[in-house]
Amino acid sequence: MPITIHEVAKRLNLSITTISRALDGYSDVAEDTRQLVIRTAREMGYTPNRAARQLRRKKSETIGFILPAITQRIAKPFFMEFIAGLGDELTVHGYDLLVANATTEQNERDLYQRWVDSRKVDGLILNRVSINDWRIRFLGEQNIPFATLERSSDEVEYPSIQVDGSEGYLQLTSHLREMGFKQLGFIGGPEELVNHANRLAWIKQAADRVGLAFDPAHTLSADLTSTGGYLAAKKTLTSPHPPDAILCIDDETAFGALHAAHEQGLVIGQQVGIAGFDGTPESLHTEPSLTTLDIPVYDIAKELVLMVVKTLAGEALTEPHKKIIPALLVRESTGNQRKVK
Amino acid sequence: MPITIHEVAKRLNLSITTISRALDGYSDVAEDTRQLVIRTAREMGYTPNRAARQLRRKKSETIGFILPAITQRIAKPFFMEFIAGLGDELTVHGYDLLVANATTEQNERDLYQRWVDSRKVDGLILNRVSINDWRIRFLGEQNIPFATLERSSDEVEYPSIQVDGSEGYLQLTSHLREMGFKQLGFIGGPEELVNHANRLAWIKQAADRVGLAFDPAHTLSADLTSTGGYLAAKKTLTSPHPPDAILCIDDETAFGALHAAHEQGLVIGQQVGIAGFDGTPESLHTEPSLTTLDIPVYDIAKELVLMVVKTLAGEALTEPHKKIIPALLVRESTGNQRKVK
DNA sequence: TACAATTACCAAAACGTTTTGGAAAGAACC
DNA sequence: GGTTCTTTCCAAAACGTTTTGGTAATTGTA
Repeated sequence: MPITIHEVAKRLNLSITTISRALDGYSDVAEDTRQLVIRTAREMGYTPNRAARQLRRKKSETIGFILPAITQRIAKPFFMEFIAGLGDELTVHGYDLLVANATTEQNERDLYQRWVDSRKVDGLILNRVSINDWRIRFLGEQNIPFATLERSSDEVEYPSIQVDGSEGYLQLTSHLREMGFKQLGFIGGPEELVNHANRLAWIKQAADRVGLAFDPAHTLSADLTSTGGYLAAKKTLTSPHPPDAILCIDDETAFGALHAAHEQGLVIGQQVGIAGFDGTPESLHTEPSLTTLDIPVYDIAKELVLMVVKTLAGEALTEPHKKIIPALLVRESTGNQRKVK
Repeated sequence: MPITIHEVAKRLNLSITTISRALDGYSDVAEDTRQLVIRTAREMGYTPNRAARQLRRKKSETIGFILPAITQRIAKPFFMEFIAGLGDELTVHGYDLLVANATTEQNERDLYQRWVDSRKVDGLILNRVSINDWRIRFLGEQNIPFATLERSSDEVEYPSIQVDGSEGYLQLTSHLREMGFKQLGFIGGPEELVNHANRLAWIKQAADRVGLAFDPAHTLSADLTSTGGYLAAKKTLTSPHPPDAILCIDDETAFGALHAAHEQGLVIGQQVGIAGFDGTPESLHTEPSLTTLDIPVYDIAKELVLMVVKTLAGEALTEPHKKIIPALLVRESTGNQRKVK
């Protein structure tokens, strides 16, 4: 049986009120008493019962994150870094992280509903935002704080972090042109994703500015997995007039694209260029190493937590809509530093 | 403000007792009343307050999982599958998943202590078990249910799943011998890990049985990351008498090893063989594709959850110590189906 | 010395459930 | 008609905190 506040009170012949207030740092308890209380509580191994505290304070000190519904089993390095960032930052602030894995959209809705209604979480973090995202509208109505990576176009006010890759793709496409690539292709994800729309738009814009061809027919939708990337790349590479530079919505997709290119017997970096997005640690160890636009996933997650925690504390956010500029990492998959095989 | 049980009671002119018992399926409420209660509760959007329920029931309906302390930022596909499995199965049983990310061992201890003391979780799931694991001794003392992937040698009774790779490594080594490889090497993880000790022992045993050389000097400790695998493989491949077949403790490590072998200009699958462990989806898309021992990570996670949930429900486990036999996936990295470049 | 202000403490209420120990009303039995 | 079961309901206690609204004792002020 865990120690309760009552037992600490009895031991010291004080009231539970005093114990509680001493530990919470109220000014109406003598400094000596406070020290005594703190010491004894620690000695006795007292830890406040979370349920009781939550019930009384009407706070759960917990932030929720729901892994988006996916058809296939995911295994994304991205998410691990993301979760690590969330967890670390939350721990700093004394919050816990509740995670669920949505299987279907219905299931996902239920989860959100349940967490919000039962007050299991004080706030939420979202990613994989869609252009029109019911989650954002739903949470907006419930007025429960949340922060997102990427913004939907719903008319709801909430803090978010947005990646601005327009400059990055400009750099990438000029690099590709210098390397002699002519025809761009894009392997995206589900089209309703903000990430898909944004990256596609940036690439179009960059292709225009730099003077590379980008045939709309060379835009494919995959599913953000390496297998999805593999299938899409295979399809596009075996088409009549394939692109010679394939930009992927993320590294995971690019891993599959590399596979497909190898399979076609192409010399990657020379006959075909391939690039990813995210800058995951794995992208350094592929064969050949993957050119990618690097974003600080871990730090983004921490920042999102900070946004929610501050909102919960009633603080105003100095910068509720942060921008992140990805850094271009030029590696071998687009022709940099020819291998010395 | 969320709806409480009181409001449902008032609406129906019943006592809160009856509402509570109706919803919980007790037999001392008339069937008609129960239906009415259930319907009205749903209509009004009533969801029980978790904190209140937990306080009264002394159960949190939450299972905890702490990402092991790591020095580097992890990005392991393994963990995502694992977490997905945990989450899915927990949802089925009405439990939630609390996740934390330990940064240091001290921090990890604090987390366990806090969760247990404050009754934040009813049970826990552990992996990356060490040969002597303080977490297992600690949780054993607290008698809070938990289940683990791999067993420590601590004298504590708890349900677990163990991978038995002896047969798998026998198959793998005979395959390697057939392919003409002579000298085995092993890139493991931290030596205190059960996984490291087991896999090393299996490989030794298999090498003996099959008649392949395995020089103890060819055993290295990496850190279960691709970069760690890269560095270790580079070291061993540039040593005076390098092994020509490198078995890695997991796929992630093997990714790095592939990189190192490419860098040395070796033809993988011919001049050097490389194998992983886990069978992650990514292992199919490396260049060349990775031979690996496949374990059903997702299902293992689900089974672990089941073990804990059943224990919490007071059910006896029919099989508290399950064994998993990995399946050998022979791919190109050990010479199967030469590439048609 | 009397009065006000400050300091240090506490009893009781509240948070929203579940559970305990009945109790009233009707049915069943003799 | 009186007893004993059943059935269906409920009032009150309990879970372990935090918070509210005090009170007594001490200090300061006139």
